[in-house]
Amino acid sequence: GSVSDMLSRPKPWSKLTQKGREPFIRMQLWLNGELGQGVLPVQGQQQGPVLHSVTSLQDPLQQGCVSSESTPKTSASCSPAPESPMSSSESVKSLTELVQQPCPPIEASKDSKPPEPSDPPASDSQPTTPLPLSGHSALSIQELVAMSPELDTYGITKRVKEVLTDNNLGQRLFGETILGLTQGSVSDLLARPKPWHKLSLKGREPFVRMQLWLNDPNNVEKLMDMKRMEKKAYMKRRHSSVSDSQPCEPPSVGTEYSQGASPQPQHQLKKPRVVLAPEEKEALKRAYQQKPYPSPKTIEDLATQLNLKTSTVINWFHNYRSRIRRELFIEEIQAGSQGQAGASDSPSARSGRAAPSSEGDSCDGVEATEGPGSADTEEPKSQGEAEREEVPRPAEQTEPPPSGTPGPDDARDDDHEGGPVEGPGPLPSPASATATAAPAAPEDAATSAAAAPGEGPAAPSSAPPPSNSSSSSAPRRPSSLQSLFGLPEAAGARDSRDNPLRKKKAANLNSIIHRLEKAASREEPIEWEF
DNA sequence: TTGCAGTCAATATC
DNA sequence: GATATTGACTGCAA
Repeated sequence: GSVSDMLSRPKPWSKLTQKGREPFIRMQLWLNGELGQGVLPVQGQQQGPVLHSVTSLQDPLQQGCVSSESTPKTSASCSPAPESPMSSSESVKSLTELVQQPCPPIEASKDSKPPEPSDPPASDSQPTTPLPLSGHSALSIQELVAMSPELDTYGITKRVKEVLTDNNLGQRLFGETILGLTQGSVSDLLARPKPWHKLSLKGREPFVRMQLWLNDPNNVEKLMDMKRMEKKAYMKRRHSSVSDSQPCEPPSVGTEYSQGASPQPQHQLKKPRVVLAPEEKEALKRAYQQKPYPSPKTIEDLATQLNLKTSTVINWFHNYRSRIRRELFIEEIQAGSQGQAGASDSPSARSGRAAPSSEGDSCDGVEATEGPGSADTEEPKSQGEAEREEVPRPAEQTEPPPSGTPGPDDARDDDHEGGPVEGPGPLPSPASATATAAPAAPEDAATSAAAAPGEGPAAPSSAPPPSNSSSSSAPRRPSSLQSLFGLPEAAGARDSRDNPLRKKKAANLNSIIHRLEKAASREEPIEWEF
């Protein structure tokens, strides 16, 4: 009834009490999904008030929001460790209290969460909101995430790492207890945090939890307690298991925790993990350089040649693209923090900005880093693309519209790219392409690439980012391109990364490459405006 | 259907 | 034993 009333007869904001505003804020958040800046802004001038109103709702959160919204930059401030309490953190702080319980979750977790060896409710399975927040509500955490100001993900992870190492706390414990994630995920998050605005709501959750945890004065103690309890539980199980052939099966049952134990039984059902051989990876990387988005046929060919399942090849490409993208994020962040240190405290912010460009390139970014990166910018453009201003510039002219950014499409190989098959490097192709508009592109470069593996070292140079990137610069044409665009040679590349100019160049280069490839494959005459 | 984000979980490394 | 890497999976969006 209330909803109906509200929907049909909403009162103007100014007429609403704080409490009365709450539902609207919630609706707005719900509508925005990302809410963040979107929402509040809507209210425009009232922004302030609005937030406040919210604040009133749940002080904790609100505060956070307020600060955030009102002071977006705060996020920056929040930057990690640095100084004192971060504004954002502050905001969150309040929340923290709110969530604090959650933290205690540690304790709570016992009952409800996995942390406990003992067992956890099957509910855990729910990926969604793991432990902590159970109490107050998942809502809280989600709201928090939604309303959270931009957080400095890089800084947060940095601090978390420090705290964990300083106190000799493991990632597993921290992840399962505080974040509701597995060790591997935690490791990944801590090592390669994505910039805040590149994260989805869900992806932000762990960072908000980390921030809350950092703000909790008793965070370490709680975790320590948890650690002790775990140890005890482990000992108990151990003892009992000794006497009992079937150790923890029963007890551990529900919890993933039981991992150790339970696995056995299910093992048989599991298929063995595929481990790609170095040569296979090399081949895939080469193929990737040629075509970050291989066509089904190419994938098929690759799979056949490498004797892998097509799904494995597909997964490999997906994973590689996404991981390379992340690599770029961090590099950007790091570069930013160093080079442009002054810029802003919040790396994330910076990165965010920069990211686009980099990220954009779904292509081997890494490479990009080193080499001209084929990548940047073009990228699949998926979401953030739009924002990338950087890219455009130079390219822009060249590239009609971002639309031109057919991003992925271009990159895709549907057709063969004109890339010189034999030419190892991806870049090469472009180069050659330029030279010859219509390079003979036999069949799928990728395919050829795959075959290449064998070729030893030589080929590698072309290889992307991964390892030999540095070496690559040597023999390859890429170098020519690099010089062409003023890109530093491999070695120096890293440093240069900080330079925004470099990003632009890379972006431009990417777009050019794309177009070249496209042109090569289609033979479409194009007027190149470099 | 395809690509991506976020994760898990098996392995590899340290 | 802890942490890092990485193939695979799930869910979502375009």
